[in-house]
Amino acid sequence: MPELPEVETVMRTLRGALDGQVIARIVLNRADLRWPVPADLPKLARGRRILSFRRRGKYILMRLDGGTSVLLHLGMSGRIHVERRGTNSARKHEHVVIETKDGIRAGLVDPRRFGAVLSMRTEEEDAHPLLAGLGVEPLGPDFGAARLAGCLAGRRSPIKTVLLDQKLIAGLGNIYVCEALFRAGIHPEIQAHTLSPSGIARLAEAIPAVLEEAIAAGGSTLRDYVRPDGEKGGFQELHRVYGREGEPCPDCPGPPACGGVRRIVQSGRSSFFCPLRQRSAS
DNA sequence: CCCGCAGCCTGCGGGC
DNA sequence: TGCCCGCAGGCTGCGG
Repeated sequence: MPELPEVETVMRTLRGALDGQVIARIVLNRADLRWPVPADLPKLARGRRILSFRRRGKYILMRLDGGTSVLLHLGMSGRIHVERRGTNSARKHEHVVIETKDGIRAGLVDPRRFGAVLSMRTEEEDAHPLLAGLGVEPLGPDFGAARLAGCLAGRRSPIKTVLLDQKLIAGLGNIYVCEALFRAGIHPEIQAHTLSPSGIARLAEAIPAVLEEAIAAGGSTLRDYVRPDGEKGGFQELHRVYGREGEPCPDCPGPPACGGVRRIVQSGRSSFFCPLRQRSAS
């Protein structure tokens, strides 16, 4: 479910609500997520102050005093609810809850249990197996046409699947890849290594642009995702192709010259595109 | 190394 | 109304 903009929205909310607070306790209702939640996490975290939050790709890292970091991943169906203790009702699939001494409560709800909660030494964050292999941050200073060109060089797979590879670019998922390719006018099935320099340049602009717009809108809400304050994101209204099979392409005037947005399946996942606007790598 | 696919889970919406 | 099927925003591990 959550891609970079949704994870960024969640991270910012956690930061605003929890930064600087002291953990009263962590409740482990269910430990069998994507990987087992460390059994000693409640003990490690109890009484610790939360020092900072950051995002890396689709992962959230929470640093505690005493040198422990907690890694959160929302998988496909994960949400985090932040609220004052006592105002919450019982929730199904709430596997992990963090409570602070100031009475804030953050609960991880994840029906499909593809998400993760792990702990590590803070100084070993970047060496953690889940983070060590991640590619460039698409909103970071290192990302640009040159870097993107390096990611695509020699790749014979479709551009769509290459952009989903977290080892190359960290944080893109199905929605934002579709939206970025639309904005750049690039067909999702084109082999990555055949993109022209101008196509790469347009894509290198479209990727951060669509991510920034989505973050500004609070992310996309389709089925599972809600912001930690319970509000829906707003970016789904601004999707131009994702989930819009058959609808008129927003860039093709009049009775749709393109025949409407098309859906195809690539590597088992839906791709949405406008066959007229996204014709080549030009 | 590169690539595609099955599998991990649960829930929801559509078609019959 | 109820059942079955396909589908879902991620990621790993396997095979070719």
